[in-house]
Amino acid sequence: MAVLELHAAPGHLIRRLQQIAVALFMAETSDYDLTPLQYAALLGIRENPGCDQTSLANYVALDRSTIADVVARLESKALIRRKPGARDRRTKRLDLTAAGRKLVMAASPAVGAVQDAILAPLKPAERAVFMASLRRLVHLNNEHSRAPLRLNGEESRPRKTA
Amino acid sequence: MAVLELHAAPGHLIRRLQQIAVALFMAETSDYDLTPLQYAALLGIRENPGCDQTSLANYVALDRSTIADVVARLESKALIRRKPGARDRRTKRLDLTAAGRKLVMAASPAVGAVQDAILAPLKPAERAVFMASLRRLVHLNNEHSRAPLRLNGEESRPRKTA
DNA sequence: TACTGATTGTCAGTATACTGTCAAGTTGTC
DNA sequence: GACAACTTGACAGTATACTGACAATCAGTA
Repeated sequence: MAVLELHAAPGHLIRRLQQIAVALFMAETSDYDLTPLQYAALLGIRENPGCDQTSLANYVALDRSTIADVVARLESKALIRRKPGARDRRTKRLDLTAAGRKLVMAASPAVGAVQDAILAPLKPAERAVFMASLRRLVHLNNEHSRAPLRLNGEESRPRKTA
Repeated sequence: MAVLELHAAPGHLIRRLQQIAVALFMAETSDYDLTPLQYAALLGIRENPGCDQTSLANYVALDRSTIADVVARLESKALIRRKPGARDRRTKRLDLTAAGRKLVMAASPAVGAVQDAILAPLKPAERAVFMASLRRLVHLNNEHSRAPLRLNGEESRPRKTA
């Protein structure tokens, strides 16, 4: 012994649940040709119109490289627009197109159904407890991720203004 | 409204937790040059010496393509050996090398520490409840994954022996 | 034994998700 | 204004994770 039982390990079970959640998403939303991340990015842009890629990365909790890929796909599908920022010419400002806005609304019920489907095996009371623990684990472990959630003005590290 | 709040969505939080779990694993086990999946595959081979790739894929709950990649990396690191099956010449039988066995044992404490670290933000009682729900979600949603867990003799579909 | 159907591992293709590095641009300090 | 420190988006590289297709092989039946 002395070695971990794979099928009881938190890390393994979390990977499996993520795998299942993605499969449910893809099955339920097949009409819209969207991935979970693409939908999340659309939501992020919808909530923060005109934001730059780094802000979006922080909002959906991804690194800049990955968001660049996602954003490129969304742009090639004409769901978002990307234009260079006027104040800061390093940035690209992101906005939904009409098609993007329409797709977010259209896919919304299916995406909602996925969220319910994931938790369906639990009784309602268990669901609430599970979600509370899940939120707690994510929030309190936030900084351990290489792409932690950062909202609005939050700085990654205090700016070296000594 | 009518649209999902991203930061409260089960699917989003599960992705975040998986992201965090991987980051913790990589940080804690950096001495061993292993990924979570590579470690899982080593454990699977350790538990099922001489198994073929499809059995291993079922054991760790991955599709055959992904396991092929993982196994190729493990072989190139000389942690496992792959030899054509005698009875069934389509298969490749998998075994740990001495180095592989040694590495599993050596990394074991660190991997165990990761499992604890993931759940650290919860109180012990909450941990047990969370793990019970997690197991339940994974087991009852198993078939929704494209790579469901299958143990030993379990058939994907009843064999067409009509 | 020939045939049909299923399975095995591989391959190409797509989409995350990370690391590290880089040029271009911005900001704070002197 | 010059300079250093930093940020932004891009790129190359690696590792999951999936789909669908394929040749080789195997198993059951006629």
